[in-house]
Amino acid sequence: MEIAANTAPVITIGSAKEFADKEVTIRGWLYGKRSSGKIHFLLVRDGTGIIQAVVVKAEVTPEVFELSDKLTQESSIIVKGKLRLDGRAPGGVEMTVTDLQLVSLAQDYPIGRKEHGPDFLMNNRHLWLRSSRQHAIMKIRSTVIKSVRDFLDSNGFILIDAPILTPAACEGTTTLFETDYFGDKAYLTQSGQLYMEAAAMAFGRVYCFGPTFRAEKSKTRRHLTEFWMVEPEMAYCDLEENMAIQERFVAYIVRQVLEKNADELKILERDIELLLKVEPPFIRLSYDEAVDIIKKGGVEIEWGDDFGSPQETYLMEQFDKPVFVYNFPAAVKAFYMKRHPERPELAVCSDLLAPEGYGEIIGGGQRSDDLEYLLEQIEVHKLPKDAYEWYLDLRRYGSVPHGGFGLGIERTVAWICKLDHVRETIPFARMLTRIYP
RNA sequence: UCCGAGGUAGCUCAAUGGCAGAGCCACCGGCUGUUAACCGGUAGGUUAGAGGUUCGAAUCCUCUCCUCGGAGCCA
Repeated sequence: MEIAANTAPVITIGSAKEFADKEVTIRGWLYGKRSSGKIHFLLVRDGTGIIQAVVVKAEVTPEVFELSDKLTQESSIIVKGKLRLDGRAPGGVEMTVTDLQLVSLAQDYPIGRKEHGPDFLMNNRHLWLRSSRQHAIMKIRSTVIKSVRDFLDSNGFILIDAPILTPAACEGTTTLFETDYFGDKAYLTQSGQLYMEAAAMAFGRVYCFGPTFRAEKSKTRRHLTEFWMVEPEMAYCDLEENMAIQERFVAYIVRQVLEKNADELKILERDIELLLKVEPPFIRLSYDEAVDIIKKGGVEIEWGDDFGSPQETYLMEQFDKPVFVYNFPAAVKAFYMKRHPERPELAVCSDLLAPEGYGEIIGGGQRSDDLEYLLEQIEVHKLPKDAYEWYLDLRRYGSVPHGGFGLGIERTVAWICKLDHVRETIPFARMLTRIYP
């Protein structure tokens, strides 16, 4: 590199304030440019932030000034200059350029600094990720994932990865992506839960974290065909304890984002008032109570129905913090759910609904620990018993009450960031009509 | 799969049966403090595709394709 680092240390823009009044080198890309004739204002980004670098004609060589005039958006550059604290600069610090080196001149950059439609931006997702709004979202996603791991790791959970290629449906309800497995059929996982039950019997408290695949033809702002889910599972655990862990878990995640990503929430113009209310205890409603509330609100529902979108939306409008709805009718839940001992028409389970219209972010509950009941359910649901023998073994060899839950990362991030679509919460979204880039 | 909205310049949009336009981007010129800078100029079009109605179609009709939103299903 022509600009020698030893004459001015290479720094990141994120740490620029610490180098006020010092000459430094910044390696990055041109985010934007303005000119006023004999002064050029270069907005330089390096992944850690954006800084304005000022090129004054009278203070640099003619070559440097001409080069700065010709720079195109997203050209990669190395700038050297003196940092100054300046109230006029958005980040509070600004650079007066002394030297400038072009690394690569960008061709016409497709993403301008004006409005674009979602289709265009998603087609250019690989470039869209460079924008500051997407940076904010990805940083928050990163915090959410770290918080998930930190919380579980420090609460006695062991990370046990579940397989992604699976021989059969976990739940038998949703559509799976099929793939060829040396002449046999295999499917991309739609949940690691059954494997986590095996792991919980081995380790007590476990979780898996990874991508999940659903081949459903859902076309809504809440659906992806590939999304990330964390699935904790706990041996010797009842629904009360399960929900208690969930609310501490979600509260911890939100608190971490509020602490670590204040700048990012500001970029997203997120009103944090409602996030500050995400502290235990959350609201707890039985399915019976929830149906009463929905009925009183004049929204159509019959006892026994699963919640559709209008029902869920109405229910959440009544509260400004997350809500557990527990003990749903067993008929609308998966075959492995434990039945309520006094009311066998109910499953011992819960969903956690996020406020502000974001809906279900967690689904969970007690798994049946009774061998006879599971054999019966496998028959009723017409599932291939052979494929579940290993799962049934868990009830043959030291069965215990156990439960767990699954939290969807993208829906959680969408809620915390208050985005109107989950497609912005994952770097490269896979959706019904999109697998590029 | 069903319901609704839409497809016009690279991007965001206007033109509703009568000359296809604007802003941004690009390019050229001007400007020593700009904040999505501003000012002047240049370039840019098979109006998604096919067919039809009409003197005349971006505009009306039919079909196809694509996108967006919603439903169902779910995290």
